[in-house]
Amino acid sequence: MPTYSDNRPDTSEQDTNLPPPEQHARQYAAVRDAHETELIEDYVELIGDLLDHAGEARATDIAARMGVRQATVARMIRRLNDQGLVTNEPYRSIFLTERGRAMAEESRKRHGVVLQFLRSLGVDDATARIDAEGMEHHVSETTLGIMREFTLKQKGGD
Amino acid sequence: MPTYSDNRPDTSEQDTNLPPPEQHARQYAAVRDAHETELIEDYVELIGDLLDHAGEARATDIAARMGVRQATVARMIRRLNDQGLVTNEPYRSIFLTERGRAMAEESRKRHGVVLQFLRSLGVDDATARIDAEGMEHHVSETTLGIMREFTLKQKGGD
DNA sequence: TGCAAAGTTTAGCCTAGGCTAAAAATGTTT
DNA sequence: AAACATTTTTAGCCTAGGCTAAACTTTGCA
Repeated sequence: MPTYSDNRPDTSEQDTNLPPPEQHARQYAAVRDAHETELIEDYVELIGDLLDHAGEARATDIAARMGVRQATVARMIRRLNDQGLVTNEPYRSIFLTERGRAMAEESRKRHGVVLQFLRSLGVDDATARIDAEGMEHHVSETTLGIMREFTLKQKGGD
Repeated sequence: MPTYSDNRPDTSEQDTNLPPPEQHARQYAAVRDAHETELIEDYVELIGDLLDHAGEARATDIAARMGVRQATVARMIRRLNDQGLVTNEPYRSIFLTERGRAMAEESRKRHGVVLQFLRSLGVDDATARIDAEGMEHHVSETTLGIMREFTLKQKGGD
């Protein structure tokens, strides 16, 4: 457990200092870690959404929604299969394993929290959707909880 | 036997939760675009910070702070040079071009806004730093403006 | 029923961004 | 000044994630 220097929001101007090198490195490492899992999560989340809303997840639809070619999707599906996140048989549509379903649900929730938070901050819908898509994978549990709470308060206070 | 096309989605109202495919694709494309530039921006921002705080930006220090090997840094520096963002001579330390300086300043500001915003939301410093590092590149100008305003209000209201 | 269209997969290319190992240049110490 | 240490660069390997082209399977329609 790292020792957190301070828990108060620091709104002073003392922000011109760099963190110590090791902490700095850990920050970037965290970002790289997020990047490794984020495409996987996006695919799994999208497959879950397609299964829920369309009843099936087809490579064509995934490709159209991800904005990539089918060949790219095909290889990613193989990877998801290798990782035990989806099941698929050649030329048939794709299903989530139990683990895949869990990941999809997790992603869906996280995505929802960030999106709602941005909206409740006053960000317009189209912008909120784009930003949420990118931010989603870089928001810690801690921050996610604070966002959730904030959104609820806003909703109640309106 | 489940066939391919029995369960065609009823597009009339079922996909109200999903954006239309083209918009969906644009969201992911925006994330991919951000990923392309974000490492570049991180390096440039870090080099700027090192120049400001240490007077020079050396590959060793960049490597230590990025948490990668020097070989990785060396190749990235060549790329930054190719893109006209830094100047460097063999075995000498690195400097920003005018364009590089502008990008560093831009990144520094953006980073600061996100970090301060998270702190003013009540996120602890260590977490805020990590999250800000990841979120920074996925926050639109629109949202950035709203974050800036929010932080100011919080500061005043305290 | 058979054939064309649509969907899926495979093969192979490219770039980015990690890595290690080793060579080359610079800096330091005795 | 020579030897050693540090820093920087280069070469080459690996994986991820885009792409195109082409082969193959399934579906739908005349």
